[in-house]
Amino acid sequence: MTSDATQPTTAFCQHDHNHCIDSAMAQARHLCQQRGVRLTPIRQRVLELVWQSHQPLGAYTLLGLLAEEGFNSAPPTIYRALEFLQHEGLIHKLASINAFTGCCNPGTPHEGHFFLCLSCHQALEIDTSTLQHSLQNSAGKHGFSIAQQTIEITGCCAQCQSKQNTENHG
Amino acid sequence: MTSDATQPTTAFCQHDHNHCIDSAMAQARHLCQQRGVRLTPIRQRVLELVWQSHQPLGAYTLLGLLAEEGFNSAPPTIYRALEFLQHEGLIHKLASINAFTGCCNPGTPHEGHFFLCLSCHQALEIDTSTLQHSLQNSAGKHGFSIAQQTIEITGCCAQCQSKQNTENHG
DNA sequence: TGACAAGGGTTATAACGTAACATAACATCA
DNA sequence: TGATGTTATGTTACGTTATAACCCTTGTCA
Ligand SMILES: [Zn+2]
Ligand SMILES: [Zn+2]
Ligand SMILES: [Zn+2]
Ligand SMILES: [Zn+2]
Repeated sequence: MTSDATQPTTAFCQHDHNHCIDSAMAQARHLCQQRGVRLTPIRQRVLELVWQSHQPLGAYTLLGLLAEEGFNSAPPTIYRALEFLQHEGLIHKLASINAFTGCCNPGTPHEGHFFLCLSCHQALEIDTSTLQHSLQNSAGKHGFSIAQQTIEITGCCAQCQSKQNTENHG
Repeated sequence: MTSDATQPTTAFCQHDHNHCIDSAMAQARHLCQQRGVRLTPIRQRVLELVWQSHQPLGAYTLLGLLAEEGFNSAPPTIYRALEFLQHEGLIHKLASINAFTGCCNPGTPHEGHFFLCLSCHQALEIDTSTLQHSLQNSAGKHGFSIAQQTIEITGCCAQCQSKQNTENHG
């Protein structure tokens, strides 16, 4: 048997992405039911589309995908769905690239902080708990009260680096 | 005499902002001359307009101000100037609010990291050197090679907090 | 003085996002 | 059931942010 349990389920790693999708959709259904909010067909489909890979997608890209499937394709449709999903903590917006990506841990409310690979365009949601201390420290020095954090680090992921090395030296 | 030397010259503090402007323009002229690039009238005026306060301004706001002064007012005018100023490290773009602000230390190339006050809309460029260790640590764990960092922390500055307290309790 | 590059003018369009109002679907209760 | 209020969606129009493409002027220099 394959040891699925040991596979990472994140960006920048080979993994069973269907597991990401299934897990995300199951959590979404569960959370929405628990909160008494409606994961309508449009909202559910948008969430699935966002989760189609770990590459964040723009609102109009998503809108185009919706349109292909016969859904309404006016801008408010997608922005309303995205607003709902963001509000429920099921997706994050990446301000630096105007795109949206699924949240890996929607159960606990939090802001998304990311590594973004410029080569494969995937986003990895990272844990910034060790940053938070120095950030709060800096805020304290200035008497600044933190509300929201946009932390988006671009660069090149390990996979893409090794690919590039292979190309150059092989 | 007043002790100007002890005054902070940053956002979120009362200070002689003319000093900010004069210093920024002097540095800009110096750096451009040193590098053999041209701080043309449009570019210079855009930089002055960006520096008119510590509140970041949008491209079209700046374009409107240019237009009022008889400059050309088509979008490429402002985007070209902003691109030049960014490239020379004289301004930073704030991705989370699509706005531009002057760089406080253009001599040493760096990325801008900011506290943004939601109340007075000023931006304070902060030192994130203490963050960098944990960020590089996190990147190292994932084999991620960092290229560029978008770090924009919104909240409420000390001045605005004390104003709000005065309003509520006074 | 002709090649060339940099800067800027002009027009058009792409990309991203929202306001405002009408209608449909759903829930609730007399 | 039917009235009523709420939530979700449809629809049109517009606002905001950013870039592509083309051309002309100006300065530089062999
Ligand atoms: Zn996955
Ligand atoms: Zn990659
Ligand atoms: Zn100042
Ligand atoms: Zn403030």
